[in-house]
Amino acid sequence: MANFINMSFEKEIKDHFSKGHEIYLRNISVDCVIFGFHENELKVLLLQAKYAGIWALPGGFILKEEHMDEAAKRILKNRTGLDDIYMQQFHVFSKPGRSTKEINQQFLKNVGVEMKESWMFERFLTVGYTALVDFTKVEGMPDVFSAACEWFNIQLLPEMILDHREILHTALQRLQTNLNYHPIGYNLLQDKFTMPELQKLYETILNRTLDRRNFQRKIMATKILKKLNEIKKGVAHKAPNYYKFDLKQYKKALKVGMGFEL
Amino acid sequence: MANFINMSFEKEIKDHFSKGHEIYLRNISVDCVIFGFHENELKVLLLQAKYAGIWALPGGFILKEEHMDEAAKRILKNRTGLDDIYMQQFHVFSKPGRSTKEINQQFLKNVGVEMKESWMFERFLTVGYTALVDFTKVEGMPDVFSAACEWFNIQLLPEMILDHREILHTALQRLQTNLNYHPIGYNLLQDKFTMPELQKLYETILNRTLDRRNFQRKIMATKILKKLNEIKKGVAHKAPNYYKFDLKQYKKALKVGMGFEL
DNA sequence: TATCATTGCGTTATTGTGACACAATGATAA
DNA sequence: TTATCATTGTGTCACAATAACGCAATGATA
Repeated sequence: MANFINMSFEKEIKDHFSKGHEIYLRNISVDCVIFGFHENELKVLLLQAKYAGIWALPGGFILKEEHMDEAAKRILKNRTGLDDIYMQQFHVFSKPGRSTKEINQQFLKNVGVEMKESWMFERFLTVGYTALVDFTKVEGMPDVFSAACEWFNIQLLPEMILDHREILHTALQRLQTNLNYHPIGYNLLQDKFTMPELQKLYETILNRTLDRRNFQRKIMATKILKKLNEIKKGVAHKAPNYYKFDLKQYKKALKVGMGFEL
Repeated sequence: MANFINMSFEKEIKDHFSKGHEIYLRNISVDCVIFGFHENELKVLLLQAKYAGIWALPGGFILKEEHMDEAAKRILKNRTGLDDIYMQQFHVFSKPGRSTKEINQQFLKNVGVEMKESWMFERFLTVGYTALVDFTKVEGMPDVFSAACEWFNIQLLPEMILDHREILHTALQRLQTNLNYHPIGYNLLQDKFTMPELQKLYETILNRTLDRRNFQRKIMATKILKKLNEIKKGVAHKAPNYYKFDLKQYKKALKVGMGFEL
């Protein structure tokens, strides 16, 4: 059964469990809720645990001299290849029962490694981070513990490890609440987009319909959009205009808020 | 110099530094921003570090099988004697530079204890919690590292340890933001209070004046107040009415929001 | 008994929001 | 070529929410 690839994988796992505490902080991890938007559906990026088959949020640990935000960005980069994405911590999950001990021991057993003590068997708090990314630019890459890395429709989630379902739920709630006060879409949509596309994004996240005309009026009032001199082609009926974000105004609105409710 | 009291103190410190990691999670602490309101001033409870004289937020660590919220409540209880106070985590502070190593080593030196290695010398992330308490019910008690426990006017803060000034500032900002969406005052004010008192609380936190008449109308519209059949006595000019919170409506408003802006 | 700062309630002008009307558009079908 | 039609962009209007302000009532103090 053993070959070079498996040997290197085994060594990597062994090192992580026996020496990880030399480079990472103990008892604390980071989990990322990475949202994408595609074909009018809100998606989230999940990893499938090796052997177990169950799904999990992309996560990791904080290096001993690393800012936690940097750790979250490193995890995002490793799973998606994306750089320079705005990430935000939103909650610390700390239920005493959320230990990974049994799961990690079972994982080691499947790998074929024996270990009695490991920093990985201890209790972990985890800090939840959110990111909003361009679905089309993501090349999903599983980590060493995972067999697959895939997008899931937010309405059709698979069984998830530990409290990851709760973490995801909290992230979604936070996203919905923020939507009224802060702009969204810059990382989620393509560079240029139509008004109906932007509206659909809002409707999908809020899970309700919005009045088309009032939506346009309110969004335009914030000045975060620039209307381009370009019209979408090859569509039935009246062709919609293209828009793009005015990055300066967008970032300003991120800070001071939008000044209206949808 | 040594006496029974100092010996016991020395032993306590020694145990904490040499064996604390057996009962607490590593690399993670909790700091509490405890707000009070007295004589029209917003106050915060601080501890004065022994020997150094510099001030710090009341903080502590998380027991190995304790929910982080419980840890925060335990710290609050120990410093103030108060029970059953609603506390809220608001941010994790994780700058790599915010280590306490030198400070802790200096502290040990002052105590007269030699120690080369300790979990207390490692890097700590800290989770910020806020609490709003009744100033008059607090009996401030310093912890084992501290010489004093006192209230400070939020405008007249002393020099503070590490990034505690930043933590406090973030907590205050969060408090101000929340004020527009959630009720406040239940733990901050006495059981019964006048409308000007409540308004002054809001004005102090927001750091701006509010129209007296509009404030009353908006607050009453939320139904979180019950007007009592009682008038304040012994005051010059027209005597104000007493009010108290309708706890059921208050808690409802905490969840679903107030539905207006001040 | 008059004074006066303060309280409680009310009024008005302005702005913001939701609901809807209607013409313009341009691919598709007749 | 022309009519059709779902969709888009702009505008209107009634109503609700809000800010700004007026004024009488109150009750301790002078």
